[in-house]
Amino acid sequence: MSVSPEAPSLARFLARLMRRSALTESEQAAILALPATVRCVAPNRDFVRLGERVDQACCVIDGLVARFDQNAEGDRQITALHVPGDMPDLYSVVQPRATSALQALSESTILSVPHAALRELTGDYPAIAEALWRDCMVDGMILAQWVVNVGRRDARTRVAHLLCEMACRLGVAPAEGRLVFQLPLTQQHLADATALTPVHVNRTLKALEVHGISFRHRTVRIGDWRALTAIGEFDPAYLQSDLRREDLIRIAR
Amino acid sequence: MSVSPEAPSLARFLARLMRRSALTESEQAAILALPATVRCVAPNRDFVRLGERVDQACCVIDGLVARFDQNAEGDRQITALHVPGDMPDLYSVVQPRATSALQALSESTILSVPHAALRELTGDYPAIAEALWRDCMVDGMILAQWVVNVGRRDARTRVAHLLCEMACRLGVAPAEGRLVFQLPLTQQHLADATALTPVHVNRTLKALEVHGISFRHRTVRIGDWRALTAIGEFDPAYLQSDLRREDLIRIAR
DNA sequence: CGGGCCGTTGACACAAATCAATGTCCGTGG
DNA sequence: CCACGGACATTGATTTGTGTCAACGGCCCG
Repeated sequence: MSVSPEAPSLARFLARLMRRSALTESEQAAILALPATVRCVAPNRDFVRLGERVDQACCVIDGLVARFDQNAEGDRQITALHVPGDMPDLYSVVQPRATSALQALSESTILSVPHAALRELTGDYPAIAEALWRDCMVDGMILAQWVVNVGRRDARTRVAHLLCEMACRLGVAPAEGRLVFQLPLTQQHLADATALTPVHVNRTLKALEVHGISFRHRTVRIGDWRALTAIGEFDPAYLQSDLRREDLIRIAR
Repeated sequence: MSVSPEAPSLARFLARLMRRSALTESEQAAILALPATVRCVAPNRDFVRLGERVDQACCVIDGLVARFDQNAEGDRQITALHVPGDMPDLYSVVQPRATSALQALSESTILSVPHAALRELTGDYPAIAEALWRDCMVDGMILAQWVVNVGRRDARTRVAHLLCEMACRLGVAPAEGRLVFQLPLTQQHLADATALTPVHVNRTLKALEVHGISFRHRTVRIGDWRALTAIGEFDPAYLQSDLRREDLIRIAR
């Protein structure tokens, strides 16, 4: 029931792009001018279904969106979480057949942008094509870390790492000290994301409380950010959120 | 010590692109004309190191290349395996800072292509930029399945799934029946890829032998392909290897 | 007031990790 | 030609982290 502070627009998506790509004024304007329709999506219902052919990409304005996969027994696995400003299925512009389902975890607002408009842009502006491609690759790097998290870390480290990642991606991570922020997901969702059972997530959260970390009523409270990053073995480099000047490249032409 | 049947060239990479993207004659020619230098890489030594800034992308010609990540304790996790025709670090064209190390698993031949040349191409030919972007997204879909594999499947299913995936990506998977193929990796590598211990991989392979599946001396022998896909819960859809005509898109211009 | 979702807790089961030893193959150098 | 070392594979005994099952509690909302 949170109120979006700004009118729904692609401004936050553009801001996300600009952190990693150098775009000219006219390129920025072209992105902001993209046609888009606002939509509210209810939690826990696929708004993009597996195998479906989509003809528009969505941008999260408010709330939290997850990409769901599952094994043959139907055990769910979240393969990506998307915060406001992300485009969870940007990849569909070049690969319109959905290979994962998309679901909001809390009541969310999304903006739908037709592929046709995006494709027109990428044809006209190579630098925009590159920026979108790069944006997809950042999601890819996050996904690779997700494999490490699920494959090579124990429950406590795994949950701590996820909390760190979400704090950073939501832009609320401090340099050190205290932190309180909203994370609109349930312990069940946390289990789906970390490949644990809800029961064990519960016990793990209990174990983290000793270290001044709590998660209740969708609110994360961290007494000491440094302590959390230590427990979670967290190094934000893979998020590519502060690229050095020399890494800010753009293609010729 | 395998002998590459063809002279090192980007032909196999182009073939891979063409399975999923429609490229004109001139676009195809432009890709084949890319400058490239051949290199032999020794197994088990990083040829791209973590955090390094790279200025060329590589293409696997012969052998097997893996992307390695690790947790804080140094436990290794393979986040991607790359077969001949793949470009393991194509993403570096838009994101030149390596976030994972690259290593050959057996003596391998790779082709290095300067970013500058690739970027010139993507600037000149939007359809090539799109094809490369799409290619990266296929790797992304494989990676998402990797999360499901590691997170939500037991050891036997996990190993079987990986064998299925590799058979398909190597292009040797039959519709049914017997299959024998080379897979130049060790049980240790298999463990790094499936997030198991080498000891448990060994026991798991033993358990699979009952089902007519063996892996010895880098040779996989499968008595009944259907049986393996059943054990591995394998559905090749995510590999995007046979896109329907209507999904073969290319951007305007 | 009742039902459902979410969170919590305990007892127990089990898959996989760990530890440790041994075996096999192969290339190398004496 | 044989001894040696190293990489890889195999096996058994034991431990442990996480899953499973089941019950209960709190809270919101209709």
